[in-house]
Amino acid sequence: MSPAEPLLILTDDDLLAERWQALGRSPVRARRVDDLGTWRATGHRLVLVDLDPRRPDAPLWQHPAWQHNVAGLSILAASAQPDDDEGLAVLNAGASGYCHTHAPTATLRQALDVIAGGELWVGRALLSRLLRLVDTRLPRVGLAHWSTPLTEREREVAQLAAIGDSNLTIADALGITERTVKAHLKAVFEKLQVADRLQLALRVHGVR
Amino acid sequence: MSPAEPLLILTDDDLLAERWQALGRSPVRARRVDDLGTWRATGHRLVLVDLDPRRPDAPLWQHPAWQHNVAGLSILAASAQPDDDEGLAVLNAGASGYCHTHAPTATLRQALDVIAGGELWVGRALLSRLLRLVDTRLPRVGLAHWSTPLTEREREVAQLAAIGDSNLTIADALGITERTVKAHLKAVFEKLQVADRLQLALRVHGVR
DNA sequence: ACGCCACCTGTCCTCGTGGACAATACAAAT
DNA sequence: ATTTGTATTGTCCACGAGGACAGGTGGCGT
Repeated sequence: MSPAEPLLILTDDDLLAERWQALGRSPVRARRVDDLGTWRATGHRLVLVDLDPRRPDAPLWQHPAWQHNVAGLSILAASAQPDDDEGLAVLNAGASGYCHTHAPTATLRQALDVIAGGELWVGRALLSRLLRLVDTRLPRVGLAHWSTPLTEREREVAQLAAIGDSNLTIADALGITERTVKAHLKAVFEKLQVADRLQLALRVHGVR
Repeated sequence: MSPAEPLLILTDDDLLAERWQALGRSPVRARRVDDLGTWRATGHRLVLVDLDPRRPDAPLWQHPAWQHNVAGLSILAASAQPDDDEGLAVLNAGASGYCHTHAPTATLRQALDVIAGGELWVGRALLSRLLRLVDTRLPRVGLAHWSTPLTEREREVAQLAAIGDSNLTIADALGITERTVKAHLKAVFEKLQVADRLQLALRVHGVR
């Protein structure tokens, strides 16, 4: 059940590195942040990184090597003393997940699975706090929603098309024919005054 | 790889119910929110619920049956038209996860695994927004820009492609051949790990 | 000099997209 | 009863996108 992706373990703690060996099929060990670039070049995109180096200078995520390589990587950051603010900082620095250094192996493996799939992983505590924080301040005004002129069915089709689903995928999802999807999309394009599904996606996601 | 927990599927959409059958070992189907109490009594604690009933009255999470049973359950809420605010609302109402109704089976299964383990599951889009909302006070250091791993030329091409320009249009704009545009885009797709220009557009414009 | 890399170009080929003609069934409104 | 709107499906066709091969240039560092 390990992630199919080759895993890069980044820590200068030998004990920790040994613990983490069990998480990947053939995990690779690195000691310094500078190694990120090297291993990315070899196709390693899944990284488990220890945020508590033995000789702490600056936060790891402010290191140039981090910032140069973070875009192409899925990084799960682990801290021995997880702290909400640290978590927010590292996630905002491009990490895909934040967890406890000594979290159960099963949990770590699951987190790696999740971020390998392009999602984000945040522990229950931090996530709860996030939810509470934003709960109080929701803009939520009745602005002209993109879907107002659309029918129910057209909305469904548009929603799926806007996240990149193909016509056939949408058809299967809704239990209709690809031809029907096209018909709905044609109507959507006209009503929203867009030329193709890319423009539709931008409109739906509020770009521009 | 299915969750060990017995899964309760709650939807009045027959097609959807059929699709979701594959998610659990021996999934049980329910149609109305009121059934939550009944099935909880039988030991079902893992629930996948469709937030879009055919006869929409009030939001599902405001139903008495929901509020009476939510405490003992791990609920993954799915919406056909995922909306950040809806997600926040349902999570604050006690759900453990929020996702797209027609998300890939693998994703749904993963989400169920996560919430079965007591964690919370939130999709990348919503989570990103949460992070952005609370980071207004954070230093906002060198953030991970989508263009970091790209070369200068690739950035230009990607930028134009992301707003919907055709390859030929991009070529004319940059004074190069359409073939060259394709070459740059191919490199961009690989580096950013996206399949096509629509996914590229979403990435560039900070969606998901 | 050699290798690496960014940049540029060429030709097939397959496939999804979207437009242009259609048509049918069913509901609610007039 | 007729009209209007929504949802559904059909075929044909032109075009762009993106992959799979291929190549050639110039700069820059060892």
